[in-house]
Amino acid sequence: MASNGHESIPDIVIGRLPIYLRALNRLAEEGQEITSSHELGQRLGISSAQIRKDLSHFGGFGKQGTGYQIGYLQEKLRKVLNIEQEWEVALVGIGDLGKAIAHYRGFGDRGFHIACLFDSDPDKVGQTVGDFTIQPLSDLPAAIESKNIRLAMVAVPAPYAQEVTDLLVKAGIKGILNYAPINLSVPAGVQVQYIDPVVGLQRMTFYLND
Amino acid sequence: MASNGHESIPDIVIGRLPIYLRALNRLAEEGQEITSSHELGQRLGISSAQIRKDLSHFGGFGKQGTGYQIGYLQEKLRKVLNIEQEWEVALVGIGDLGKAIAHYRGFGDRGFHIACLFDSDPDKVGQTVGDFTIQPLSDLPAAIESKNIRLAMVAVPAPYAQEVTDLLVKAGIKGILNYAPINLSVPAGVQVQYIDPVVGLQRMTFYLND
DNA sequence: AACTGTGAAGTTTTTCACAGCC
DNA sequence: GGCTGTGAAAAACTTCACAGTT
Repeated sequence: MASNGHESIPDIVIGRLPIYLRALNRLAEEGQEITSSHELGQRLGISSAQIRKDLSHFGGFGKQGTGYQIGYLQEKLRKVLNIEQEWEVALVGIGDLGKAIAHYRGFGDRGFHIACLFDSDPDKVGQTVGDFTIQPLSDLPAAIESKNIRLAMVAVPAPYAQEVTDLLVKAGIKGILNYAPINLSVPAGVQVQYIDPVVGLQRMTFYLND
Repeated sequence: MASNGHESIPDIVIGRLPIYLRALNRLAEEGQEITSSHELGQRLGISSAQIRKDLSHFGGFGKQGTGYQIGYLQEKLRKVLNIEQEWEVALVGIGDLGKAIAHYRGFGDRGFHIACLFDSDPDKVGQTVGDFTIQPLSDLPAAIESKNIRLAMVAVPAPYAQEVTDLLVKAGIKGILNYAPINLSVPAGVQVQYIDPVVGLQRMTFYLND
């Protein structure tokens, strides 16, 4: 995907690490302290060999004969994924979806903090959602630069998503989580991830006969 | 993935079809009538050969020398994905997220219709959201059976997601779109797709140095 | 001239299977 | 006995490159 010293590690492996971490969080909550590639694989529907191979890219995190210390592995994966310190995230588009995102408590636990909110609607600007006040898009460049924010979520209607993206990129954003059902074009060095529930649904209906 | 007469088509191909369809919708909106694997690939960051190969699994949709008729290809992809007729979907969990999902207009255009809402909170039961009244979980089995619903979205807090899933599966649901940040276990023949924004963010931070 | 559809080649990803360790 | 880490083998996936069509 991007090129910054991680050349040799397949992106597909990186994509699985957050899944492993999520499962480990769960196991830890259940009070378990040790797990194995087999147990993890069983829970995730992934082969144990694949889990061992994936983890082996980053060093030996387990103990032969024993398995993996959950707390230790969580810590190591957080380090690999670069979420040891919390990341600040900008959110653009404070409609129903944006509000739900702003209220969602699941980000904080897992390395992310929504740091500022933007909307183009003058009626919304100045309103507060959670701890923050909605700012106009004209404040975006300055706010992102002054807080040194590198990640953003886009929750505007599809027709505006590309222009918002261009604005974010110009402001220095390096990663965009896009909720609009549209493919974004970004320059090299900027990453995009997509959240489109309909894609998930359509993928399932293929297998439903009738 | 599942086994029902589609044995030979790789799941990874199925996963790309909704992306192609989304891009075609966009092109159609822009008023374009014909496209090529090259143009589509350029927009999506996918090689033209891959697009042609993917589509070739289902027959020849294009014309040599010309490209693909957009309307025709949309129609064919909708047929392949089994979204020619609209699917009814149940939504469980009507918190902030569930409400945002219920209000989201992007489902209808693309083959899905939210047909009933459920929540376990007695204070929410009876409230209306959009066109529907929130029903208690005890109504779920009967409602799903009588309306012959096969798909559901789960938007409850993580600790309840597995039990809700079990209830849905028992009621005959065959595909679940899970918004809770937890891996669900389901019997063979039931599919699950995950929506977890944090996974997308964590995947990006890996590549951000610092 | 431009583009599709497709075998064949090339590359990546997954699984196997086992040595080494607890 | 049970488990990891890992080369080697197998499988899956992507790209190449071109014959065939408009």
